[in-house]
Amino acid sequence: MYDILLTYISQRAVTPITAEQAVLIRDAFKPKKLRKKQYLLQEGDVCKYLSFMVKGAMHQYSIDEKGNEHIVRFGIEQWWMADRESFEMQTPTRYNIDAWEETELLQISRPAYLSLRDAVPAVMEMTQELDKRGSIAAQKRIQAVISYTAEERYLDLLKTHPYFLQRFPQHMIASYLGISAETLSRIRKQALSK
Amino acid sequence: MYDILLTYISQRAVTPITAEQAVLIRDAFKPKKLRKKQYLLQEGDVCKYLSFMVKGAMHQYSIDEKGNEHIVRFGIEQWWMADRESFEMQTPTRYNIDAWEETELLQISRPAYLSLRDAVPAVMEMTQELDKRGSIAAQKRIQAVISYTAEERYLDLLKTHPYFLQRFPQHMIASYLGISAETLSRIRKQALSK
DNA sequence: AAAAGGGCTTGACATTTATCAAGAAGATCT
DNA sequence: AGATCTTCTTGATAAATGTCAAGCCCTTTT
Repeated sequence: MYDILLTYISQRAVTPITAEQAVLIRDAFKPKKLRKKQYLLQEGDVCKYLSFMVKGAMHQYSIDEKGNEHIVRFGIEQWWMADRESFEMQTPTRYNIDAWEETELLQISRPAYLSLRDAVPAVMEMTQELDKRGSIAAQKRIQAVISYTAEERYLDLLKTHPYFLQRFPQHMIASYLGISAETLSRIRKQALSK
Repeated sequence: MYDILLTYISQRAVTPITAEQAVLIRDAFKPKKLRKKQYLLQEGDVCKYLSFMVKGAMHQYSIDEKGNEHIVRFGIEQWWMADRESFEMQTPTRYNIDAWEETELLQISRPAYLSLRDAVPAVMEMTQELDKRGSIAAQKRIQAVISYTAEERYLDLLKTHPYFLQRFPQHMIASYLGISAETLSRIRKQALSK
């Protein structure tokens, strides 16, 4: 299972990974399994690990005063999960992250991550690449949510991340889009007839 | 005016800037002035420069089929302006960036930026710090826009970036919040009476 | 000084979306 | 198998927000 991680890193870096470095990486990450509905992170916790998803599906969400879930992010195989802010600043998180499907992770602690980044250039490069893509994607999503109607956002999601629609229930997709489950159901019905 | 930039960088980096490096930085950035309403970047252009704002106020926005502006980002003194995606990938941008107030910039081209980052560790560190903060802020804004009502988002902006409200007209603030100018006007009236 | 334009507010009305409630189909648990 | 839970859909209604139009005030331009 470490192979997936090693391949993932090298594909996103310029500098190749040496055999010694590969060992460092293996040693730094510990495997962890989560059952359905198990928490990776709960509101109030400090996010101690950065987790690479080997298998499964998770979602990151906040809960408002009325008890409604608001989904901020989905994650599936080959995505990283963590609350960035909490992990970087070591402050309590306002989010929950839990497993929607049976999930397998490779986890690294923050101290181990910091030294690994210094020891392995490819890890540093991958991190930067991820940050870059992350902020570009976040900006697009912001633009979408302030400029487009609910229907346009749904159609865009259908185009860019169709696999989300197959792996998460509709009420989660609705929450991710910032609309109610009923509205999404009606939008889909309408979209069909076109 | 280069002092502002040098101070800005050293405050955001761990490694100090040597005298030789300061010269490299000075040489890499060229000053540029923009009058009100002048474009820094227009839809379809490739974003060639990363611009540090020494003075002034700008906004980055897209325009939809109906001709409506949707403001994605504001910038004032000590902010960086560029379309990240276009600058990194050298692809045509979907955004416009223009000066709302008289603006002074320090600009660096992409090749100069890449070599400066390698030559000056502090620049590299600052970049990473910015990316990190950028993605955290973007995530918060996404969460706000899918979870909160228009009024809550306005009150939050009032708390976190009150200076925006003083420097940009209300219809731009409304667009930034993803609501119409009329709705913002009504929200403010209501908020007063509380 | 007059004219033109931009920004803000207000009212009337239309549209979109949320909320509440109910029911059907399927999955899961015991 | 039966009970329970979840998901999805649909209808009725309410609430939030957008759109259009008009007017006022202030600034800029001529």
